[in-house]
Amino acid sequence: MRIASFNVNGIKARLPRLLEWLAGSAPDIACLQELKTSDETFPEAAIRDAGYGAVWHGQKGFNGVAILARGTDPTEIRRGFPGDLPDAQSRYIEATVDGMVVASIYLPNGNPQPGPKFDYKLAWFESLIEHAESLRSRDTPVVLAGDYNVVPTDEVCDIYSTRSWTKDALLQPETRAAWRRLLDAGWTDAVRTIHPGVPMYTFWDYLRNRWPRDAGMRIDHLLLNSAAAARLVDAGVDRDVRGCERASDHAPAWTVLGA
DNA sequence: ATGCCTGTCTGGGACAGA
Repeated sequence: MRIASFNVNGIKARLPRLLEWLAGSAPDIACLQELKTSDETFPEAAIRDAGYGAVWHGQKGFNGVAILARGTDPTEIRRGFPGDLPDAQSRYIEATVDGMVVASIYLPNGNPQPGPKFDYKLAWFESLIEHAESLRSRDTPVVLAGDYNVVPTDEVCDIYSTRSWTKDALLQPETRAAWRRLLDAGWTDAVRTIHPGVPMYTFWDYLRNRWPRDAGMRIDHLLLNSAAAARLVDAGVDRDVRGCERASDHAPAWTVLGA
């Protein structure tokens, strides 16, 4: 069972690349972020023609998350967190696929920092941590996949260099403390567990030639509860996707869970 | 301090992204 997370940066502009990647990488489950389109304009037919059922939580122009499942329809559990206001940003959707719980997460960027956007990021993170705790102890696999907008450490395995990023919301101690609390509660970072100490970047800014320089950072993550971690077989990043024409600025991260 | 690039809203240029 291959489960992937891909920030597409606009599903309409990215549809050809998305379909190529689905055909080539053939994930059983694909969690998408930054759809940048409303519920009504999600390209459901093209996704279905590619062999995937889907649930999605869109928003006009910004944000937006989806869960795709090959050969089956995910069953939506919730969109947003319990207690969210009705106009909350579209950053969380959760579904069951073959008895497994899967969430697609688009955690707020939080820049500029400090400021209200950073406060919103930290508050959203708290809601995620609280909700994740209600899922963690299930005896069936749970996967929280998405763009967390967190660079976990300053190490080269997580970021090419911190020089241009020391004030960025993705590297702040408060951001990392929230990430650490989530993991310490009992979630396994699939990609880092399979590839300890190795650069596994998932994002390269469009600016400043950062892809050709491999000036990337690791911000897309797949977190596993103990039932899923017990089945962890493999994980990685589909880097080649970032090198395509009209690519997203993110590459898909993925994990494989055995039977 | 700003622009560097890209997508989305629009139908030019602002905003958001990270």
